[in-house]
Amino acid sequence: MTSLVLPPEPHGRRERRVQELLFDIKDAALDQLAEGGDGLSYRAIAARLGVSRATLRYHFPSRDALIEALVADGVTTLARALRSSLDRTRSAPSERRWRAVAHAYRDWALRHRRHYRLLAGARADPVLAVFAELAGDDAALTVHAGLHAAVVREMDARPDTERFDAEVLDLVRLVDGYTA
Amino acid sequence: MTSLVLPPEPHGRRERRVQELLFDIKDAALDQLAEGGDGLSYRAIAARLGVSRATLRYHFPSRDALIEALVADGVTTLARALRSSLDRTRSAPSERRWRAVAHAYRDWALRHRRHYRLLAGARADPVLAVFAELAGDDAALTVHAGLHAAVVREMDARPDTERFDAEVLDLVRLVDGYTA
DNA sequence: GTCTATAACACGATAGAC
DNA sequence: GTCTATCGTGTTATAGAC
Repeated sequence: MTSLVLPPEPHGRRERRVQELLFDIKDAALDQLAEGGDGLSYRAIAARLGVSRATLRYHFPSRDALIEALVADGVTTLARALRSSLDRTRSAPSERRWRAVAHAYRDWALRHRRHYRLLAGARADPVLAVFAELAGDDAALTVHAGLHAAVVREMDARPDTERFDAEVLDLVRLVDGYTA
Repeated sequence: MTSLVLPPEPHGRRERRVQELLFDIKDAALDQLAEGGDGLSYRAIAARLGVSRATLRYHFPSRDALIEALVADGVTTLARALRSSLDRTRSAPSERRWRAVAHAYRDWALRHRRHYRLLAGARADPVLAVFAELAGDDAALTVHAGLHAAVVREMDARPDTERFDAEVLDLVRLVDGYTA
């Protein structure tokens, strides 16, 4: 399972090769990110793929542009995971839906730690949209902040599902207080 | 008003000069941070202060070490501001204390925006300690997440004291539910 | 212990020639 | 698209002055 957005079916072969290259570049970037160290070396990515730095630069004009693309992909796939768990529990009681979405969030974050860390501080509107559906527009940001805090703690420590669930319960009580 | 930790009274003149230098370095770093741009240039700080890069490196071995020091100072001064407002309202009713602390938090964040942003994600134990005093150990993290969410929203939008107070009230109700 | 000078390295960014 | 040269940056290291 990847944390990248799969490209849509392309029209011609040329376009397809370009889409594949974009995917490969981002994939290599994530790989390098996952391998450790803090960095994300533009040069190393180019070398790994066997393309020139200039080629890389043609598609991603700067290192920040590459990271931006990774962030956008991350937000999209995270939001998809959340929405999927929301859809699957369409007819379930509210608490179950909350639990499902919260765990989807946590699972994605823990499964793609470095990618998730990249998302911190970024505008995550698609993600907020899912929370807004569950808790209302005003509470979406609070929910996000709360989940983020809970997940970040588990990144450094050992995951503790019981504790996580308790925190989610607190969060639900808070935002229920909003709408009630 | 600065957002840096003022050095304690030093013993000799030598030690005093060092403390002043450390202060000046961090002050210059914050200045450069405040001036805009994304960066925080190690070289530029040295140039601005008229000290050699090697000197800077002697006290702060890496750029990250400097940032780390800024974060530590930020957490400390933020916590001091919170504790101060807590102490000043020692004999006041609970709601007033909450309001004082929440506003102290918000004021510091809005007054030192870039410095505050630096603190996001960092371990802020001294800050949590104040919240724990107000709301109990278990609720401290939730309070922090809630206040953070409220403040971050105001960073991009216009500050709205009425709305902020309403959010704090929600937060208080939540954590009162804990202890009651 | 504090500070300076200097060199060397890897990296990201940019511009121009082909 | 590609290559090359050049720049500014963070970082490491060494040697020495006060």
